[in-house]
Amino acid sequence: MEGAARVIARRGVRGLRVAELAAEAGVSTALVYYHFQDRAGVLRHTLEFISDRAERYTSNEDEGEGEGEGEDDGGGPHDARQELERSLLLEFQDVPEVRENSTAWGELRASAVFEPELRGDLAGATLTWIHDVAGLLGRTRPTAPAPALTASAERLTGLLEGLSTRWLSGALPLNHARELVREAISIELDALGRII
Amino acid sequence: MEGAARVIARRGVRGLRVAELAAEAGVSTALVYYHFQDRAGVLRHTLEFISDRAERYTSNEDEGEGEGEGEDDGGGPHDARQELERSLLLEFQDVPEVRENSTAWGELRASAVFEPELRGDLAGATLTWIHDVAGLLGRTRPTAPAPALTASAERLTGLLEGLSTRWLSGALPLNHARELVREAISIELDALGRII
DNA sequence: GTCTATATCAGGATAGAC
DNA sequence: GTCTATCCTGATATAGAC
Repeated sequence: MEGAARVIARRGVRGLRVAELAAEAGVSTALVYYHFQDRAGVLRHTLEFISDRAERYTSNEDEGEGEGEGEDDGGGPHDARQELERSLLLEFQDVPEVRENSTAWGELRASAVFEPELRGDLAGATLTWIHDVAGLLGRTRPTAPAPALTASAERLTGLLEGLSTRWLSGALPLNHARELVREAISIELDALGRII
Repeated sequence: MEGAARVIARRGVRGLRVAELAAEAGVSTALVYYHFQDRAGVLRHTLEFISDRAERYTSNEDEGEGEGEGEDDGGGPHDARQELERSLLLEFQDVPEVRENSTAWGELRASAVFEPELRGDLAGATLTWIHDVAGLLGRTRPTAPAPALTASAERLTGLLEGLSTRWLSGALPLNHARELVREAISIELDALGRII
């Protein structure tokens, strides 16, 4: 699965060759078919693997890293905002694992336009993501109504997907992308603050 | 070219088969090669065709449709805002030509992640688009500094690309997408208004 | 479970007639 | 300019031994 994720990041979902994947994993193509039945099976499992991994690292991993500014779990609005930024900017790092996941995620999304079978997993993972982001937004703006939080989260995550593809296609430098995301967060929080 | 656009909308850039395109156009595959040299040539021309078409309909077509609220060319802030909305929401219509263009554009973007040759055209068209949107934003917020307008335009167009893919992949209903875009425009305009 | 062939086929590209 | 026929590569998938 890890090898498959690497190949997808390198060649895309539609550029994945069973032979290349087999080589990456250091096994024969026959073995790949033995385990996954066919190419589509490989894809199904890999994409599931990728959404799982994305969910895992989008959530928090390391909490006590020396930011040290408060103590209470759950954090105040200030911590929440930092975590929100951290969480969203996590997608924009030039680190192999992140790049891999972003690429694969973008591929998954793009492929789903033409292959309805892929849509199920994707929809689920997207909803979870939106829900998480809405939760973080809610922690900085406790009085904002839930629908507004969700809408904000949909816009922020949607923006992230758009900018991510631009970044990966070389149309947008990483730092500029990060800057745009930071501003977007500010703007959304301002807007949420002015509701009511 | 129109046939090619249809095929790309149906199968994706990477799903385009020369034979299918030929059938769509009612000619032989050999003729396709006669005119375009190879598959990549087909793609180049089609994508150029698509960006041209997108530019054409993203700009204004029908100006005097009965909105009638002012007379001066260039329009006041109010007209500009309407035009901004119209222009951005144009991407979200369930009309074959639009769907075709959005699909092809998304494909182009996604393919460029793996095929650097595609990046040139894409970058140019993107810059034009951002520039146009920044111009419209500037007409509603004449005092906003240019860099802020550009950043807003980058976020709005980036959001559009993200939401568009979600829409086309069945993850986001059309009306909801439109609503999110409308809100995003409001929020960006508010933010621009509060600068200085 | 894993490998080395190998069958099979799809799809890009060309030859050569008209 | 346009077609029919065909070549040929590269990729999926399977057979059968170990």
